[in-house]
Amino acid sequence: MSAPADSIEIQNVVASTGIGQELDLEALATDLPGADFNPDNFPGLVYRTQEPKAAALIFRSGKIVCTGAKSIDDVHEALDIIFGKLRDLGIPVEDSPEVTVQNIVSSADLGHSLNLNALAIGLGLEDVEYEPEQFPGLVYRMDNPEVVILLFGSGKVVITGGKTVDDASAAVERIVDRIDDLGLLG
Amino acid sequence: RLRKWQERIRTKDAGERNLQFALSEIDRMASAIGVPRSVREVASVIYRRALNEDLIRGRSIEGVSTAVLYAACRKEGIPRSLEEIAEVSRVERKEIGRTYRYISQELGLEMRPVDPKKYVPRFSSQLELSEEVQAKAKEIIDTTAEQGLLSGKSPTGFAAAAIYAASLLCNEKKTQREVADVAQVTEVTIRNRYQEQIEAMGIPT
DNA sequence: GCTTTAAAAAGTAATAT
DNA sequence: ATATTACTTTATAAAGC
Repeated sequence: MSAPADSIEIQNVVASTGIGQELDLEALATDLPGADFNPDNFPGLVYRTQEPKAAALIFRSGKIVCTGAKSIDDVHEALDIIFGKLRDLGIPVEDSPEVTVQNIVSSADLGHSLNLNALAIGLGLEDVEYEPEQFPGLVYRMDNPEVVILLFGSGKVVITGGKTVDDASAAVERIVDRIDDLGLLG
Repeated sequence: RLRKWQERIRTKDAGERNLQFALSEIDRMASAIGVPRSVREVASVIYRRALNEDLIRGRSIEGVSTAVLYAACRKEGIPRSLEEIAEVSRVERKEIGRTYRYISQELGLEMRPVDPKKYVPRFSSQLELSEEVQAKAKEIIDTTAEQGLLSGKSPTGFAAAAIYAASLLCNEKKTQREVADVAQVTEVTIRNRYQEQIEAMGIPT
């Protein structure tokens, strides 16, 4: 039996870290090939890694945000590449700065089509935002785990706001149970 | 003590001016889209609640007025699309939608999704279509919605496709362009929804 | 609030062929 | 008439306006 939880795929991991060191982003922008820095638009310098594919926002304070990675391991790999580049430029970076996962975006397939109109009523209008004129997904804010789930008519879902891989699994199991209890699992 | 009092008066005055301007804006837009007095009354009640709960801070009065009018139309069962509302507002569609969702969530308006059938009479009369076509369009909407075809789809596009299909079935054909214009959707959207609806109704093409 | 970055879902829209 | 591209929504950190 393929449980919906087994269909979960991590799509994006956002994490933050910092090298306890101030940076000269102007200098970094010229010394780091491929770096994008437009201080008029945004205070962070953008640097992309190819393998694993990810994008890092590097700030003057030395704090770094890594986005786009497909797993927590990829976050660490991408950041290690960046730490290496900085060391190559003579910037002191400690061996393994603390990395905090801030958000994990996952997708999954419940395996049944969904009647979103019925679901909006069933899940409770107060916890649901369903405005198909503006967006085709039903937005459901779950309390435990504290995540936001986007439900689509196809039965595909997106889970975001969680900080651990288990949050997504727990959320999928809970939403499937709730929909099933409502008798709305197509 | 005196300062607190003055501040209270200042806040009250600001609130009154805020409310007065908002109500006149709601009135102006309500007239422009031609909705009954009951909608303006519902809108003013929602606006006062938003003001009391301090939801206006950081948002334009115009934006909140428009969003509240949009909500009031829906609550009264005579919905206007965001596109139609945006036409008489100086706030853009995206901002109206955002503000509406915010106000709706914060005030717990518990709005039900818009029923596409609500658009049938107005769109049909603009197209000068008969009662027979309207009844057929509503039938198509009910039948296909029950089969789950409505999930995630825009109510205006769904209604437009049903009206187009019904006009064909009742020999009062309107072109996709004509229907698209009154519903303010594209011909592509009508085409896509129409195909699904016809198939679900079991009507051979 | 906004600015930027990434990714999925599915609908709609604008533009190209 | 169809194909492509782009935008809508969710969350999240970062520094500054």
